[in-house]
Amino acid sequence: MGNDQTPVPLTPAVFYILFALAGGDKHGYEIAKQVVEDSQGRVRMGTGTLYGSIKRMLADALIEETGQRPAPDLDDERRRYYRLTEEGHRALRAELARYARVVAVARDRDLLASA
Amino acid sequence: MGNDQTPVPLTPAVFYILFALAGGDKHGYEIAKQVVEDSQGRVRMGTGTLYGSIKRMLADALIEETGQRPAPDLDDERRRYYRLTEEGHRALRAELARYARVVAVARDRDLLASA
DNA sequence: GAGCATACGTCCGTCACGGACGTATGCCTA
DNA sequence: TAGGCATACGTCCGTGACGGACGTATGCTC
Repeated sequence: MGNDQTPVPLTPAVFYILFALAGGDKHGYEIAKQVVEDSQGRVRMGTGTLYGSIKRMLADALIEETGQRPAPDLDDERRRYYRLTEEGHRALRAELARYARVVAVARDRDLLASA
Repeated sequence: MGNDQTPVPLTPAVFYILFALAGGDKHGYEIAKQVVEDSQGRVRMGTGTLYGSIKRMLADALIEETGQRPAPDLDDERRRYYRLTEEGHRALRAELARYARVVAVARDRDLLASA
């Protein structure tokens, strides 16, 4: 679909991963759980989507792996932690702006059921 | 990505087409122009995406072709007009609810720049 | 010891995307 | 009057996202 730099709209997978990480650094499996929560269970990412998206987002520099880990007694050495890059923040803000605009237009056109 | 009946999230193309048709019946080319407008020029659908999506949406009964056409002097016989089905309305409402929820959570987390 | 949650990942079939291309009409302008 | 652009439909096909199956491993609970 049309765009400029980081394509807009983002794919839902990329968007939800950025969204999850905006709330703090997380490892892969934790991101997946956060997405289920943020979407009220409506969105469940397959592992292929999750790890495939992470790989692409690392390549696109939307996220980066952190060296910081929790205290060893709370940690699990298998985990890999990620954080948003500045570019990732920018992409998320742009996408959220698109979402907000859609919702605003929908309100204008009386397409929204709830308050 | 995870789902129930009509997959949630919708693809952006399907979403924007539903959104455009919620404002009234339109023909293909008109939908494309509406999407550019609704997205403030940020989203431009290729013809493959547009007509491919329409075909899939007809098959999924999200939209249907209408027999009603404008007055002959305002019409163009090449056009094919579409309208939302009840199922299409439902899918659009569900997706808009998801959008609205994301925006609300984003506000809570102070991720939104604007007011 | 079976089963599930946690945690990483690959593999590969399916399908959406989107630009190139094709066809056609009508209008405007150089 | 030929060229170019907007309008309007569509197909074709390469690229790439998606997502479940599968694989590996640890630790807990029943």
